[in-house]
Amino acid sequence: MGRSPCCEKAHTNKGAWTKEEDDRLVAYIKAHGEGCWRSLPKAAGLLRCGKSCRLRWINYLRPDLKRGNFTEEEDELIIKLHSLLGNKWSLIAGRLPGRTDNEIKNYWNTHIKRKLINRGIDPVSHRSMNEAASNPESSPATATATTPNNSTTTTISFSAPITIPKKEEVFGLKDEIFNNNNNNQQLQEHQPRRKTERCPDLNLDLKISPPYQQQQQQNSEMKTGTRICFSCSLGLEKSQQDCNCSQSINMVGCSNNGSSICYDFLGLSALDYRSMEMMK
DNA sequence: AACTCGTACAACCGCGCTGGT
DNA sequence: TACCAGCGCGGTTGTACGAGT
Repeated sequence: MGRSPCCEKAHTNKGAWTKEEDDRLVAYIKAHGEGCWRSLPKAAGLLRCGKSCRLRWINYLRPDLKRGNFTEEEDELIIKLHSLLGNKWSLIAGRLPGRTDNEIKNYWNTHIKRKLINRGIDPVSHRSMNEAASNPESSPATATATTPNNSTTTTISFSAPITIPKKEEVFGLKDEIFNNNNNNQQLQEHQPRRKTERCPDLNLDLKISPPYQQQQQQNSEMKTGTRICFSCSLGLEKSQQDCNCSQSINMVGCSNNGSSICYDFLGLSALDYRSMEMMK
């Protein structure tokens, strides 16, 4: 049995959106909020598939979109995140406020790929072209998350190949961090094993720090000892299993003694709403 | 002016995941 | 446990537009 179509294609418009359609969609979402995409077109009086409405809103009509050219900083951040996450455009977009996964994907394919090739870097493996060609099966990069005790910077080294972690592996790690006190060991076990340094000249070290304001907030929380764990921040503080506020963790994890970072693997403590949604 | 080609990006499609029943 | 609906993601396609000839 095949999958049922997401909408009745015979009665839906396709192709470019008109101004009137945009206006209807924006007006409806402003009045009723996002969600229920399947029923939205009918309710909003649009002859469009729900998926199409969602895409139009997310990629083009959302008021918080930045639009305009990518900055050099955004370029470099995309490159570094891509070397770590691969084609996980939604995750990458989660680190670039105002940018959408589609926008970043397009930008990658049209600009950054060429830019990397011009630099002699393979856009897939993020290593020098010669090396990538001679060792095609090797993985793109190695991520080593190190969090010095009194630092809020996560350092990720790309100097040797790794296996790109699946989303559930990355966030599964987060879950394990919350559920296990022995996090140094846990993290080390999850870190991809370093092979020999294959491209020492290619230094794509990524340092992800919380934005300035968040960093300041972190500092003040550290002083006052009021940090809450990821579970608590989601309103799950009643869950003994998930809440580790009472546990002291010395590397990556949650601690209320003010000496470490909450759920900060890969700098994800600064996740915005979109990222949080993707983690669910 | 007309045509071709390349580029950029909006939009579509199919699949996987998740939650509800 | 199986099934289904809905949503979200990533890959691909379609098309507008500008540059070059």
